[in-house]
Amino acid sequence: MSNLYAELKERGFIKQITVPEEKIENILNNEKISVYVGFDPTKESLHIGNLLQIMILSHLQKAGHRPICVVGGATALIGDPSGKDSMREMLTDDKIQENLRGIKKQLSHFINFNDEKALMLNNYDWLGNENYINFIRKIGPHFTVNRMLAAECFKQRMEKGLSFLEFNYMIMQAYDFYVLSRKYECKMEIGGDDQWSNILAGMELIRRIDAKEGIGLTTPLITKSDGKKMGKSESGSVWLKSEWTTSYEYYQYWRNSTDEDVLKFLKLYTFIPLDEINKFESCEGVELNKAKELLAYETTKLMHGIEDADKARESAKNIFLKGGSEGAPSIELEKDQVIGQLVVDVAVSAKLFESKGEARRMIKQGGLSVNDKKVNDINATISNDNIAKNEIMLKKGKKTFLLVKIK
RNA sequence: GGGUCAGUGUCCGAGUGGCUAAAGGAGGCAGACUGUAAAUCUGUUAGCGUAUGCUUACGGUGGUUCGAACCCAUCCUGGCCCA
Repeated sequence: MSNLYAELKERGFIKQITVPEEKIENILNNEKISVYVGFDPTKESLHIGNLLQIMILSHLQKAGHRPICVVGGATALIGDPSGKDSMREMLTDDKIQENLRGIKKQLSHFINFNDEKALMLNNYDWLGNENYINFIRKIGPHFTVNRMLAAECFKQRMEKGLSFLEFNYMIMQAYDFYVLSRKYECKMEIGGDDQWSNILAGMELIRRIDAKEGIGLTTPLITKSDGKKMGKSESGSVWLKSEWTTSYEYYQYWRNSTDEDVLKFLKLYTFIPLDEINKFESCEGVELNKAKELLAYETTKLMHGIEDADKARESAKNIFLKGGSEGAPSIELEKDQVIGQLVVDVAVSAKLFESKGEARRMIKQGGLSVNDKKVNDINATISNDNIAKNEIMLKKGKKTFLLVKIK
């Protein structure tokens, strides 16, 4: 077997580990273990921020290890306070169940759940019916509040206030690891670096109760070179769910990565061999656009499949290079919603803007075009002359295109 | 439970009876420059409207006042101190 650990490390997946490198290297390269990652079912879709964990699991699975995806149905009822500065909304049970299904579907794009090659579990199954007294008697003695409070992840909240409810999150997550260790021989927990304290807590519990050693590994918290969090775009989060973020948008998100990020992202978010990625090392400036296209294409392919990736790439070429309309995001409007109407109104009904004020502002600043002609007048209307083939191309700024099809 | 301080626009944060749709910063968006990049500079950033106009908005609700984000009452949420 090749050196999996070295590969993961070189790709940039590893931030901290709880055991010496040689040891984890040895285990990953020579044993087959079960590895767990927790996902929050707060929404019915995961987003790009979760992708890193998904990718590392996928790498591990390919190397013969068994991923255990735990969706925190129970812990979501509490809310992880790590790194947050306020308590979050609590969810209803039904909503969480619904989210679980969506999440599994998305994970299946990257992880093979057939024949128990990977497991999908809901921690509600073991935490949901746990009796408080039993739980606290079993787990409580193994934690001291002093130590917990010293944990980095609570620091911020020590200033702003941390409810007892949230304080329990760490214990519950630790318990998860413990349960998985017992029931499924799960040996390792992976999480973002903000999960470090929680992972340590789990290991400690396993050691104290079962005298076994768990392993913890954290992935770096990926920020874009501009310091922004991953997965945020102008229109909000970039979701894995295609209804929320279309494959075209998904492609564009990656395509618009900055120069500094491309190689890093190629390593983390695609399976392209390292030596191939490294060929781009010498690229500068415009040349990097090739790498960006590759990144966009590969990531889209992984998530949405080859067909959608092809389409997204074609659309992008067509729109950005040829100024065509084929494949652009589109919306249908009734004829009388368009013809003779103010450009402002049409743009709003097409949902290109949220308000007329915004649309007007954009026109005033010269940021809106109809069929590639800049609109200069706030009072401009759409006439028959504007319409070719029953469609109009609206362009906001340089990168947002919307094709209005007339019914 | 007692004392005390606080809750402002996407976020942080000023304002403490009319000049406040609310300083400043961050973030967002756009324009110029470019490579669907970054940096920089400029503009813009509640809704409706051609409008110096109207509506909604400073935790909730009531009140005082010609007039309240700002004063009073009460409730909710949170910090700190005391128990």
